[in-house]
Amino acid sequence: MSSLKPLVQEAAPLRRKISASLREAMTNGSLPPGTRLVEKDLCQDLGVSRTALREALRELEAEGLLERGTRGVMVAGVTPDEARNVYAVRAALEGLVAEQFARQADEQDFAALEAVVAALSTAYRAEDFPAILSEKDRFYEVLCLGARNPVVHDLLTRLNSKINRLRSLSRSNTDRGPQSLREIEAIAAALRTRSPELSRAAAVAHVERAAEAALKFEDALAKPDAA
Amino acid sequence: MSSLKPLVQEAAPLRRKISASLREAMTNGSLPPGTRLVEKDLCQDLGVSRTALREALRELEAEGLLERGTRGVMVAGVTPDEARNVYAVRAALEGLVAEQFARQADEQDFAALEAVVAALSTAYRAEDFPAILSEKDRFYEVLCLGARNPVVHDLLTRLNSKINRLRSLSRSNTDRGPQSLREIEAIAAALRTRSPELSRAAAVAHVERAAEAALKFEDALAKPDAA
DNA sequence: TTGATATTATTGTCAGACAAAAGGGGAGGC
DNA sequence: GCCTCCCCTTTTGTCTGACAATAATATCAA
Repeated sequence: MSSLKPLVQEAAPLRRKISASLREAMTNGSLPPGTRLVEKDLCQDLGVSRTALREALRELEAEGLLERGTRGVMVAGVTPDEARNVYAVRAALEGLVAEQFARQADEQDFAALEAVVAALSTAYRAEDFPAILSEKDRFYEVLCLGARNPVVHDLLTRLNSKINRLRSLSRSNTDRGPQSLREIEAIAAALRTRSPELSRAAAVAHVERAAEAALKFEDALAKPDAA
Repeated sequence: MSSLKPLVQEAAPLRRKISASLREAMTNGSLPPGTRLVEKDLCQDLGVSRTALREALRELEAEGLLERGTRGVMVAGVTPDEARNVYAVRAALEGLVAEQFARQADEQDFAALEAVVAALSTAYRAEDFPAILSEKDRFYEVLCLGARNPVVHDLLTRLNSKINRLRSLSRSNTDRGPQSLREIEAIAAALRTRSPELSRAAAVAHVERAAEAALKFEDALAKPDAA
């Protein structure tokens, strides 16, 4: 009886769908940073009551995706400084889970790792950006699973949602796809050696390169007056 | 005109007071892990409407302090594994900000550091546990401020709120007050040398010792059947 | 005791209401 | 013309009451 599927029931409360919808709109750019969210308008657009909408807003606010203005909430932006810090934190956290994975993962975890790296490889080659992002998230999920560290997974998810827009923008505007894929394969290779030090180094290196690309891109975005 | 006080206005929305009250109840033990939160009861106890209460619940839920049961929410507990991971993450994050502080702090930041270390020293000597906890939080705030890294401050606050109960329990039941104070002074001393490596090491060491104490204590809590 | 069924309790959502505060805009003063 | 003050509108924060859906519980039958 150990091979029964978890049987996930999809009883998503309405507010969860609302927050998911808003999150999506924020990352895909239809709700750019600084946009004021007016409850009545959103209610009409989404066809829901203010009660449910406001609960969704509280969730997003607690996640840091919205910030309070003088009146109500607005879409939170990411300053270059903030982005830099987010990447620094990601480096620290991903280094940690890589280390833990190297120490604690079993064969099943490694199998999952192979699978997701393969999927990523396919997505990269197809230049399917949405797929790349979601497979990347899956990659971190597998990593944290093998590291037996759901705490980090939670934090990474939160951090990534903050810089998701930046991620997708920089990904489609820079050309480091193959580079990125190679780095990820390097992480997987390091993990297979079971060396905590090598694994950590590979993970940190990957984040640092990604940070470099994304920040260069954002700097260009932040000061278009320099043109 | 640079020395005007910020004049923090206390326009706390009701839901914020509610979530603060519940948080407090959770850390001080009057709402132990596993407790089911029944909306109607809470409304009566707090004297607020369900609307406001539910928004507060969504905030706490997003913070990870509450988890969904089959029906409604319950107070989230912290398993020993989870606690271990939280401490591992704290070590990584506090090491990072210590490094950043050593690199980027100015005289003002160092002055604030001295001040909070002095306050901590007083609190420790007086064995004033609530004061210790709040000064400790302040210590991290100063650290992150000097490190120019509000992102980490946010994450640390979140993590700490999860293990706050554990922190206060283990603090009043173990006897590592003087030890802890010495470690903190060691961090401050390392920061003064401006050496990123020394600072990181001191910060990491402190978290690791705290983890050791807290986890030993929690293990004892988790299996009282072994007696 | 077990199994099926009725009852109750509780959540998720809605609609409508209101005070309070923020914002905007125009009238009047300079 | 520009600034200030006041009024009006908009928007939020909160409350009340309602309802369907469903989980928990009690009730009854076999």
